[in-house]
Amino acid sequence: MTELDSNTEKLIFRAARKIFTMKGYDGARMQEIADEAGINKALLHYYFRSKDKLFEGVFRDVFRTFFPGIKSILVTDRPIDEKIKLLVNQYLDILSGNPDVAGFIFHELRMNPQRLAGNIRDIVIDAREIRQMIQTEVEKGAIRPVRMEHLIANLISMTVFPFISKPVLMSLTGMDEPQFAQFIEERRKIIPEIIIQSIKPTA
Amino acid sequence: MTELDSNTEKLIFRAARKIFTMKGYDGARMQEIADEAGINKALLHYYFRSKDKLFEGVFRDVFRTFFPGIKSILVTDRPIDEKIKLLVNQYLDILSGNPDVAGFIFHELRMNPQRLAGNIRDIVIDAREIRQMIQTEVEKGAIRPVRMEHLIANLISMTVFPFISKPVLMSLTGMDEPQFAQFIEERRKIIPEIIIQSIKPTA
DNA sequence: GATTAATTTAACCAAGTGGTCAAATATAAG
DNA sequence: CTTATATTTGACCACTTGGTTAAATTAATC
Repeated sequence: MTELDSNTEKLIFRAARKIFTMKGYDGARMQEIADEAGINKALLHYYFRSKDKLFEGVFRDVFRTFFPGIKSILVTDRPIDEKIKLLVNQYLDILSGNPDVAGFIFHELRMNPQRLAGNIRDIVIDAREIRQMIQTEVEKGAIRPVRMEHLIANLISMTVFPFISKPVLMSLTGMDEPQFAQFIEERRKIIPEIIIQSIKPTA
Repeated sequence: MTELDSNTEKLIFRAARKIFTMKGYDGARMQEIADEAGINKALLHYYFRSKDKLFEGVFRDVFRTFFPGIKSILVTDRPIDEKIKLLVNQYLDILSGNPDVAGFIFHELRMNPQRLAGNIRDIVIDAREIRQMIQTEVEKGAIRPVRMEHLIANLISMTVFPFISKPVLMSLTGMDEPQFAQFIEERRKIIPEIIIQSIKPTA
């Protein structure tokens, strides 16, 4: 009753996810979702009681898509360089396949920051764990002392933001769609290089 | 008739800017803008004909706020390190004073990418100019050969994205509001360091 | 001060919105 | 096959939305 459910329900949900991520909560219309799913509008309310309920489910789903198993990567005992590469590549994979989710997530979170509270539990990596990991690496002499906040901010920024600013970036640089894809591929190398360089022990 | 205009017009415009940047086009209500301005709803339509027209004006205004005199910085003959520092600091100033504009701009641009065409003229830095500048610096041996796209992406990402992801970042790291402000202040040093390091000639 | 024009308002409207409901159809159980 | 149950639909509703209009008020002009 919660996992697979009826075919129709999945159909509706997928349509809702598409419309909501494209247009946002305020811009999405129940009628449009129904049309996209090829069913009657009343059926939306039969399966999901209200626009809010439907959106809540979609947001949860997209949120999980966007924050993948970060913990499982960070928690391994691979060298930190490798962790960074894995993280960047995993994010670029997700975002390449779902170019709208980043803009969607951050917009809806800005409209409604308290939504974070209900969803953060699922994926949150305890900040203390990361601080601990950095501390250990510093003591090993593997990296220089850095504030976790900046390390995270830099890594996520360089990885995610190009998707959010895609139209501006393309227009500004004159890239077309395939060139943008190529550009993202290049970033798989570039971002880890820069991040790793930025935390290398001072020579 | 276009610059100063009546007091009421400015009052309305400021209210509209506030509501639109907070809630986005779809989430904003003409009634709410009228309330914010302390005037009748019909008066909105007296000064600005429609929601679209009003929004267009606001968007233009915010857009100019967001893309400041990039060109005037890049075009000087100061050393590139200094240009980068100036650019980062200018952006952080703007964003600290207008924390909502980044999220607003990129959301509306994603909803309506063709809006870019009408506004880019005002501020666009010709990509060729930047490429030329990089080329010159490379020939001087001041920097290593880098793709302009990545340099721009990295710089803008690290500067702007923290504001867009502010709620997530705060929740994830446990920062409060003053700590976030402090965090941004630190980035004035950190971002230029990383960017400059990333373009330094290979030793 | 009278008259004309600009500004502001209350009341109103048509279209669109999320949501409901009773009837119709398909599916499952006996 | 019949009955009960789950699914799907068309018609409908109350409310909100952007927008209009005619009247009222204020400001400008003579």
